[in-house]
Amino acid sequence: MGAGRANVGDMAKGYEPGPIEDKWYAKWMEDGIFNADPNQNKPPFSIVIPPPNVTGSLHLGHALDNTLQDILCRAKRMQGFKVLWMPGTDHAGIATQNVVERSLMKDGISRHELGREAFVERVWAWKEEYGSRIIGQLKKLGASCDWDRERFTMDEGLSRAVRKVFVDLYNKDLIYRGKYLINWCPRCLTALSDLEVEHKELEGKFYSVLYRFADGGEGEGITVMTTRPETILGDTAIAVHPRDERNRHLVGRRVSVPITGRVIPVIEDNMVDPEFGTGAVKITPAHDPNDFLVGSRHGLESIQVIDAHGVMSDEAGAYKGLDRLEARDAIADELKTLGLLLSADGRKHSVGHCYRCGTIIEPYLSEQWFVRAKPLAETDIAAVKAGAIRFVPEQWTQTYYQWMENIRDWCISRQLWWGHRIPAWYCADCGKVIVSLETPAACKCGRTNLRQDEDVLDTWFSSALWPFSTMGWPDDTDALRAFYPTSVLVTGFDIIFFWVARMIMMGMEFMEREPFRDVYIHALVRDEHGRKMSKSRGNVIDPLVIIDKYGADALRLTLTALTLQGRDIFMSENRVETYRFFLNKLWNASRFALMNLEDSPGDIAPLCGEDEPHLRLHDRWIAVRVSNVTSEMTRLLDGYFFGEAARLMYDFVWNELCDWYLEMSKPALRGGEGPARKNTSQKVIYQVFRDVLKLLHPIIPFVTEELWDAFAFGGGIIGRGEWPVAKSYPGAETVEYDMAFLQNIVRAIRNLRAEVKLPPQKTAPLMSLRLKDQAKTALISENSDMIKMLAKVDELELSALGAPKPAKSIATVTGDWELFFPVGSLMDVGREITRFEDELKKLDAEMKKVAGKLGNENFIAKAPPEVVEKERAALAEGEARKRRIEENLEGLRR
RNA sequence: GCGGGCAUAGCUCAGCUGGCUAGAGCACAUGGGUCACAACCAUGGGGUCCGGGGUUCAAGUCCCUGUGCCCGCACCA
Repeated sequence: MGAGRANVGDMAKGYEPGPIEDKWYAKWMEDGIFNADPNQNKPPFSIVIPPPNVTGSLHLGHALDNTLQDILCRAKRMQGFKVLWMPGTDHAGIATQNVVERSLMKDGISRHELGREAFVERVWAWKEEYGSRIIGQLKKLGASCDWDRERFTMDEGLSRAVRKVFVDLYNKDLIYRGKYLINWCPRCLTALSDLEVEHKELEGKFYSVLYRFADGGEGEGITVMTTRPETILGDTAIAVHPRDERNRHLVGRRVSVPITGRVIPVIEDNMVDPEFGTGAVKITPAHDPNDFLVGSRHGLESIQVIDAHGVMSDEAGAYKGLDRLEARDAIADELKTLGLLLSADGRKHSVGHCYRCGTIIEPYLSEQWFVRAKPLAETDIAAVKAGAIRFVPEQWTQTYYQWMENIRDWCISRQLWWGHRIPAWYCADCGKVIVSLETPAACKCGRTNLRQDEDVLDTWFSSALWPFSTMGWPDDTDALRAFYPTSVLVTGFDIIFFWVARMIMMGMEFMEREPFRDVYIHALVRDEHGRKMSKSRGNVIDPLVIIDKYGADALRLTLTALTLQGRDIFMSENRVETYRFFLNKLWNASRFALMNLEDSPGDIAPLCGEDEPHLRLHDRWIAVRVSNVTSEMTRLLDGYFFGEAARLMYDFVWNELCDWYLEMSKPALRGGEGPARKNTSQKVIYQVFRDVLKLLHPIIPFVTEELWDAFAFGGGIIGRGEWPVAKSYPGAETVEYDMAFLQNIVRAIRNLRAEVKLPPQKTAPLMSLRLKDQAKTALISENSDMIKMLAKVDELELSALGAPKPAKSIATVTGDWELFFPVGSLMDVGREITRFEDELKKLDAEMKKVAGKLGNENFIAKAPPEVVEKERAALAEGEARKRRIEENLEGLRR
């Protein structure tokens, strides 16, 4: 490794990633190149990883997310930044608790049998054993995190940060506790925040139910509509809108609740939509969020008829013990027999489900802790408006504002055992609540009968602190000083609210600075048909399988190339193959280069210099191109244009470096142009590969490291190398223009060859090229050996435009040159005549367009002069071309 | 209801602040065992840029409108 030039023979089998990737990752770790040093005298660049769940296994979303972060970090390291990529994992409250519970269930043990302490111990044991699996998988992907700094949301330091934040917010009255109707998962037996509820459209029934008057007054009763008849048992009022002409007269009357017979009042409340249904609504404060508000406004009683398990409670009378959904049908049946069920029509409505286990959530009345979000959100909106934080792509800013502006209080308590326990204690004697950093010894009332709150905090509470808690906050650390605020956060849009918004919230509150300057939101990885990947669909592509089969570089390159701002990624194994071919191409091109480099040939500087006598057009050209690609690549990475960056390199390496430059270098490398040319050519190739490998390294680190080593470029690891510098070569534009001219001639010859179906290995005896421009004649004649080789021609005859053309020949004509291929009896002349006639027709149409444009006064007056000039030239050129085609036709007809 | 996105070749998509003959990859067709590479090379066919209006000298690009698809949030008695 690193000692000298590789044995080229070993490379002949093509690129095989497996052993190479493992070897280099180990070397990188050994050399500590990922380690961040806050005290280095360099500009900082930092990223915190979106901490994967400890229960997690690497999926394509992670692979994408971390590939992009890795690209940025590796590029920035080479660009001279001190880089911190902070890694770690999230304890993932519900998810982890569920996983461990399930594994206990296999042995027939429930967590309640174990008890809280023993259960939490089990979870820690599970975490120690399996929790680092995803870290190993990130390493396989090539992630260049500073692993020495790996953190866990429940490790000691982070737990301290969590406590401090909770206590401070409580003291500022930004955290409060209260009895509210919250989202409850009857399976997980915990409260959920609004975000943790997933709404799905379900087919339900819309029941019309008659509530008979119970006050002896006129009429039969009031009809109300409901999708949840089981909640009828908990009704404590009927409400109508105060200005509803249709129902106003009902206010103040009394009706009896079906089945229970409870007599309830008719009240008025603005919440009712008078247009909807009958305009009368049954009010169940204990089981519906809107009804809860109505209930508290009117001081209505709350009757809980459904318990925490989703089972009908004591209050449900005969229905006690029935599951809520079973009770729904049973109660509908009873209403029917009572003659109170007027109708039951099908109706689609959206129903909330637990985002973890999919159980239908239940609005449930209980005592919970909340973060008062509104006052915090104001600062956070201002931070984005002021430009301190920038979303990329920009459209996500809207999404962020919309949520922040309509934010509701965040329910942060969870009835789980795995997580950060809420630092609140209750005095059994005086009932006082004590919120404190340390476990209090006694209550203010002097007694010591204290009990800590049983609940833990929402997982997202601790992840909200991640950008500063991982760097040692609340202590004042070198890392915080050097690396906070972080440079960019890279994540998917699905956690903008869960995580991004809340990090901003906590960062602004506790660091008084934004946690990151840019938020790069990438797309979702879908299957090749654009469907979400899911286990149940069976369309999940496992990145680890892909890595095994094609290598991490192939996966990284594929994901990167498919990453376009604002577009989802449609992924298939087939696409990975395409990009794997590129790695092989790069491998073979390098192999070719190495075969032709004896020793380190040294540098030519500048590479495009005028004073280097042995540089030819294509040498200068590739130097110019490398330079332009360098500045383009730098710009694209800085702007998070990952897909464009990957494709820029792909196209450059394949279509320019391999297809043209290396081909054109062959005569020199084989010694046909003498020792000086050979040496010059070697030097150019050496330098070109050195820069190209560096530019590719952030995207495909493994193969470039291996090739770097094979070339023996020196300076150790490629990642330690400096990012190439774009140079401005004098005359660069001319070089590119000349090269394009030359390429066009070669392509034209190849086309003519194909036209007469000349087999590729056969050389064409003669091509006649007429050039308009003297300078071009010199250019072509200097490079005619090159052209002859690339296009397989024996003789290339040069003359000025207008020279007599050869008989029985086919031609390609442009304004600058005409190319003739005397074909004699090689081809079907009649067919060729038709081709020219077609071309003439096309040309006519085009010229009409241009002529029309030039005939337009407005165009002449208002368009920029260079555009008008261009059009004039095009017209002149077209006319010349037309004449030549006509002549050509004549020539063939003769 | 509020907000956002997308519509370009058979498929997946580029086309940036309007200005070259609208491009690429895959697929397809033809030819090729040429000494880096068949995981390759060369060449070719294929487009009413979703419909309709407008702005402009000029629209795939900007504006309006219609249609179709997708996503998020809220509501859903």
